[in-house]
Amino acid sequence: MLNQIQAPALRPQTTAHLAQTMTLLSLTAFELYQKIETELATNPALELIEERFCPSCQRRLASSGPCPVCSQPRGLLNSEPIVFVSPREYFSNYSGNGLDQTDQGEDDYTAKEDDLPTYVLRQIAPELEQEDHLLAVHILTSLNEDGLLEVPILEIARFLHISISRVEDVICKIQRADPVGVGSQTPQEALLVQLEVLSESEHVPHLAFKAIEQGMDLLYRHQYNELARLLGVSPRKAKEIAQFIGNNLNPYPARAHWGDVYQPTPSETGAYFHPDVIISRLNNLEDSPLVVEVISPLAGKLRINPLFREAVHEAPTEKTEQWQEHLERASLLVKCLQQRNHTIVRLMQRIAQLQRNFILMGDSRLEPSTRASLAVELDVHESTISRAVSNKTVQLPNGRIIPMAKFFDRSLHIRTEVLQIIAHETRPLTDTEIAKMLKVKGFKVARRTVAKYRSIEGIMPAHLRSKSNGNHVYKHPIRGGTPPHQP
DNA sequence: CTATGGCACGGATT
DNA sequence: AATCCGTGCCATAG
Repeated sequence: MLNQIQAPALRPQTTAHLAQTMTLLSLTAFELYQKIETELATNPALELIEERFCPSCQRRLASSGPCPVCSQPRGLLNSEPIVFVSPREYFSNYSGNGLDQTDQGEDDYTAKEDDLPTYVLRQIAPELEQEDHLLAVHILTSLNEDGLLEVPILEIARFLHISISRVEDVICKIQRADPVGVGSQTPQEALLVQLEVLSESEHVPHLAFKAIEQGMDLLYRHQYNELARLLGVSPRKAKEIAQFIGNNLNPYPARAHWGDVYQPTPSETGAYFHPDVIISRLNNLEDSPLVVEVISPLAGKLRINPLFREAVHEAPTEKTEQWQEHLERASLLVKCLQQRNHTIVRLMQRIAQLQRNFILMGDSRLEPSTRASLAVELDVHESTISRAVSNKTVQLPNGRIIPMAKFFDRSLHIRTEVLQIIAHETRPLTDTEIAKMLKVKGFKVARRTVAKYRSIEGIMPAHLRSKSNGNHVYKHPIRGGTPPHQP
């Protein structure tokens, strides 16, 4: 009942196709972007063609015909989600999330024509000695896409035959320029710089420094209890500090989504601040359908260059084989790309149906479901679902970006229920009592498990909670990632 | 004695 | 096959 809109799943034809599809499926939109970029650069058979905008809503249109959003076409009869794939210019410039909401002007660096190096250089040029300009340029162009400096300072100094301290001086100036923290060598350093700069203008929790210096890994993993121990404060306080850091600092200075609570895992360098899928509402009506968009990182449509296809026939004999290969490679990529998007669309479409309440009304409404169950519904292998879900993020209609894996969090709704209960309690309830209350509400959970949930949410045990303040729990509009649940 | 956290085991999930 | 998660049992703190 869910596929009337979409064509049936395309099946991979060859093993190469299969392998390629699987790799692409597990890639983030951003990783995909990188892959396609290199592919475009090396394979003349591939071509990127321009696309047009919808004049009224500014969406990019994937094909000719009316805009699927504005001029509501078929498929809206029964409030089923409709689906279309729309490429957006996500990664083509540093301002990143070029989306409707959030970007309130100032912190998205306005001059989009400028790349990051130019932008920063412009700011610091006045305070630089003439002879340091070259050095600054060298540093700025060595930054990775997150705005971090991966090249050791020593190496730069050697390369330019200058002293380390001079390099450090310039880096220090760079770090204080607009995206504050750029040019740091690690996310940690970036955070420290940001915190320091921030502390000049407003009050910051003094323990934040220590938390960053010594508890980075704990921060990343949301292990507030451990963090609390390290800092010698209550888990609640620790969580507050972590929240402060998450809300005000950005470990990857060049990324757009400033102040998203969601912390990326440190190992990944992918763009966690960009969603891979966007779910939005068609309009503000109560029963408005959910629209699922798979982010295609390119601002156009990828296809095989027809001229190249023609040219192959007339290729010089020594080249024909190579050209032929290019052609095949290109068409494989395009096919697999379609396949990838198709799979994700089908997956998200189903999720959108299933989790409509969750998407619109928040954590407590999450329907527990597993990747495995979706796999049978969609008639694909479970590993396919796993690949499609892993490392990916979804932007909800309210603008929040959550990891896709959150849709499969088995205990989220119960945890939020626990939060609720504790928020409304008149006296500190013991775990056993909470467990009972949950049972009444239909959640059968062992007492021990309630304790676990508490610890995950960073809530103190009953005897350490005082009834007066209901502030143990503040409602996160949507909690950031589902952190690894560890005590 | 009660409420909790730690450890560890088994079943489910990935 | 590797991991994650809920739970039971036990030690400990209050």
